Order: sequence, then C-alpha cells, then structure tokens
Amino acid sequence: METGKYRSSLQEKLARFEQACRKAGLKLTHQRLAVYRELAAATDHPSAEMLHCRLKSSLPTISLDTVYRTLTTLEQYGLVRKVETIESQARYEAEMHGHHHLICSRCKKIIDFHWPDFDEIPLPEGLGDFGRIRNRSVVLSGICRRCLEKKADA
Amino acid sequence: METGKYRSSLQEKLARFEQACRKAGLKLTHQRLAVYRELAAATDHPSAEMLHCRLKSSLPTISLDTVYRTLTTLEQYGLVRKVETIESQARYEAEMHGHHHLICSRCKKIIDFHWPDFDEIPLPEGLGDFGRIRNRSVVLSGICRRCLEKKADA
DNA sequence: CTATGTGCAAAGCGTTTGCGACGGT
DNA sequence: ACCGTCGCAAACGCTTTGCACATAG
Repeated sequence: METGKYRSSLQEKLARFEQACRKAGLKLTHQRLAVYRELAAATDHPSAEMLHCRLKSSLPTISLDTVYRTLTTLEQYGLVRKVETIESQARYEAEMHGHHHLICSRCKKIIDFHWPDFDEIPLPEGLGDFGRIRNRSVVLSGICRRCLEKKADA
Repeated sequence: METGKYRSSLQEKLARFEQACRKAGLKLTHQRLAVYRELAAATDHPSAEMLHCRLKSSLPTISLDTVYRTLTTLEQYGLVRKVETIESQARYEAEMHGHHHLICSRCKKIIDFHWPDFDEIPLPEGLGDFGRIRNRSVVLSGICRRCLEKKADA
C-alpha cells in the first residue's frame, strides 16, 4: 500500500493528531502518541492486542488496558475508526477518509481499497425516509490468494 | 417490509431448509426447526438472545446455548447469515440473497434494502489480485428518524 | 440401536471498570 | 498542585465447551 496519494503522510497525521488532541483537551501522553503512531503506521487494521504487542518493544510498560482505553477515547473524538467486522476482536484504523474493505473470511486479513465509481452513484430512492445517513461503505468478502493456496495443502 | 417479491415465502424457506438439513446430514430437531422458523419470520436481524427470548414462549425448555449452537451450525452450512456489525452481539438473518444493510448507529436497528444499481457496477480493477471475491455488501450507517427525534428531547 | 443434538453449569475470551499512583500542563 | 491518565486486577457480557441425558434416523 503506497503512502502519499490517498493516505496522508505519517508526519501530517501526527501533526493533525496533536492539534486535535489539544483542541479536544486531551493530554498528549507518551502512550496516546505511541498508540496513535503505531496505528497510523500500520496498514493491517490491527486489534487492540496486536497494537499492544507491537508497542511493548518500544514502550515496555504500556498496558493492554491503556491501549483499549486510548482507542476508545480516540474513536469518540473521531481520530480513529473501528472497522466493521463480525469478529469478536475489534479492528482499528487511523485512515479516516472514505474507503472500503475487502476481508478474507479465512485469515481475516483486511485490505483497504478505493472505489470512486461507487462513491459517486446515488443511494437508492426511499432510503431518505430512514433519517440521516452518514457513512456508506462496502464490505467485500472472499478468500485471499494465500489462503486459496493453503487450501490446496489440506 | 413486504413479503413476496424479494423475500421468498416462509413455507418455501422451511422446505428448502429441511431439504438442506437432510442433504447435510443434520438432524431435524424441534429446536433447530424452531430457531430457523423464528429467524426466517423475523425482519429485525435478531441476536441469539433475542431469538431465545421469543422462542421460550412456544418452546419453554429451549436453552440459550442451543440457540447459539444452532446458529453457529446453520451459519457453517450457509443456511443463515451473520450480519456485519461492530457490536458485541452478533445479529443474524435467514435471507441469503444479495441485499444490503442500513444500521442506525444509535439504536442499532438494521434495515435491509436492495440496490440493483450497485449490484451491477463492476468492482474496481486490481482487486482481482486478491484472490476470490465471494460477497459484496454495502453497510450504510446513520441515525434513524426516531433517534433524531429523541435527540431533540435531550 | 447409535450417533447427534440438547440442557445445564462452568469456563473462555475480549473488553470495561474501580481504584490508587503517576505525570502533563 | 491539580486533574486527567495510567497500570493493575477484578468484573462484565457474550459466547463456547464438557459432560450426561434425550432423541432423530
């Protein structure tokens, strides 16, 4: 997944993050920054546990609870997004722009993709009665190449 | 939500269900039939607990575990579908044809809708590299009218 | 009759919370 | 110095599992 183009740079994200925290009155703790940086740098939609695991090497005292709490907090402030999944473990991402997800039903890998053609088509009529629609996202599911190959082994 | 048209009749579904069970070597127990019938009759994507609650009146001895187990089994055989949600509680549906979901982020109500224009547009290029794509579904989220009105109270 | 499915109770897992200590601002 | 945040451990809610009994085929 290339940087640039759609994804903004890590520096930009961090800068925006710091600004947003200040504006929201959230303290800029080492832990929060670390959690955010790790998530912003990741492209694999890590879970709280995955993030905690990665963070321990650079910040050995950070606790899993803090990661949970931080993610929950950041999500409330719209700085981070929970990915729609039917898994028991929630998965997160720092990319907030409109994009969609392709999930391998076997290994649960999540791939981001953009789909401008979809973003443009109007919603079906009649949905306006529902109320206010905020977000539209596509979830594709299937089996990734790697898993298809593994299946051959079995 | 009208019966007919898109949704097939309850009888049809039940008939197909019995056939599928037989083919799969699944025993047709009262409980399984009841769980399936209740789910097929529902339009609100109930959770396991909701289903259990409704079933108790007609089948007072059925246990919550059985509902869980049945739903898991049926899902494995493709007779029932788990709805993509970020909630902690899984939600189910018996409708297996292509349709999409609109979720109220406040009250968690799920609305089905059809969107032929979407179903027709081709997937973005480059996704073919992923592997095999089985399912494409749209998840819209927003706030339903009822919740918007309630907000006025607060 | 035999293999599967059920009910019960207890464990499992991801996540949240209460509390005292710590550290930004 | 103060309030927000952290780490720890214990609680929580949804779901799964082990075991003995019941039941469909």
